[in-house]
Amino acid sequence: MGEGGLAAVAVEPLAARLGATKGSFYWHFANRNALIEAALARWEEVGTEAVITEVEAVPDPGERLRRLLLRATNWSAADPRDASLLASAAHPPVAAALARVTARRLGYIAALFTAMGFPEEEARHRGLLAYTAYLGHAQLGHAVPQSLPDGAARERYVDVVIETLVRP
Amino acid sequence: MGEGGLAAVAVEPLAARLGATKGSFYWHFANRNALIEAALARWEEVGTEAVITEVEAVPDPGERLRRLLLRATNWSAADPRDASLLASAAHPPVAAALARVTARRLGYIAALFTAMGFPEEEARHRGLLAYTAYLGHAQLGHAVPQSLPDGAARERYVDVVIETLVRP
DNA sequence: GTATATCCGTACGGTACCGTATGGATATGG
DNA sequence: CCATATCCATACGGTACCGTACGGATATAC
Repeated sequence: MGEGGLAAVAVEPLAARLGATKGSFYWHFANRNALIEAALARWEEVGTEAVITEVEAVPDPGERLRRLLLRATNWSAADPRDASLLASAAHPPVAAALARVTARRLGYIAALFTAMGFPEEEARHRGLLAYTAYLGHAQLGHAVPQSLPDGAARERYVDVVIETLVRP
Repeated sequence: MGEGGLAAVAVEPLAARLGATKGSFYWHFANRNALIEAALARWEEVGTEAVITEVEAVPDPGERLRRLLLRATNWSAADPRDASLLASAAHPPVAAALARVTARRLGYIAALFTAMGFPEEEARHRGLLAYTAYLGHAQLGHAVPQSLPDGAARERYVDVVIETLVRP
């Protein structure tokens, strides 16, 4: 799903890649859609809940936010799945998963900003700005990596972004 | 291309939609790839140069930036093509067009920030933040529209974003 | 040791698409 | 008026995929 988008989640190519056959696949899954839903469920888990759990280990909310933003701007670790799935929102199961994940992530980021003392709407707005910037960053990192700052410039960029977003 | 992504740029469905046949299509285009390249060329023109030309009519650089950001956060006018193409960067012609368009857009936005008095790297960083936020915003507007602020909240959000990005 | 459950492979039909071959229709030029 | 250019439709072969049918193999149960 991360490599070729939703269209690459295809029974025959995947079976061939695993050295198996379609006969085997259709024993484990009812059809292609069942595989997609399983992949979506897994994506919701490891791409959102696991990250939140990891970040929650940090005590200070400001530092938690900084961790998230660092992770977000580190495009080498950026998950191509996010971008792929956003482009596949035409599939109803994908749209449903996206709605859940987006609400969860935006809610969490907004909570971080409120924990840092921002009023509610301001927190939601800053969270949305941060999250949309992450999404765009992930896309550029995947599609046009040379457009993103590299090396020391990248670190300075991260500092600028963080400082811009958390400035009172 | 905007409706179903690159995969929807298919000869037979398009011919059927136009009330024509494949025979007619292959008279006008060498193959599917030629159609895709023509569509990409058109996208580069109307999605970038036309917008820049339009914004350039405004005299003040700060106001030009504001126009761009207003347009960017107005997701009802957001172009689904941008998101679709970013997700189709696996196709080399798409990647090439994306590289050109991204460089052009980022260069233009950075020039706006420098015209507003920011030093060069700062201008590029703020431009990148603005552009990634636009890309993410366009994606959310297309895939999870209910996650974006609406009505009066949207206008307040736009103000927050602009104010955040142009603050010295 | 045989019956049943589990797991997997081969073979088939069906669909959607790409690209080519070929001829028909309409216009254009001499 | 006929020859050529232009435009389009039908028909075909080829590929990649989905899903089903069915039989073979291996394990487990009794």
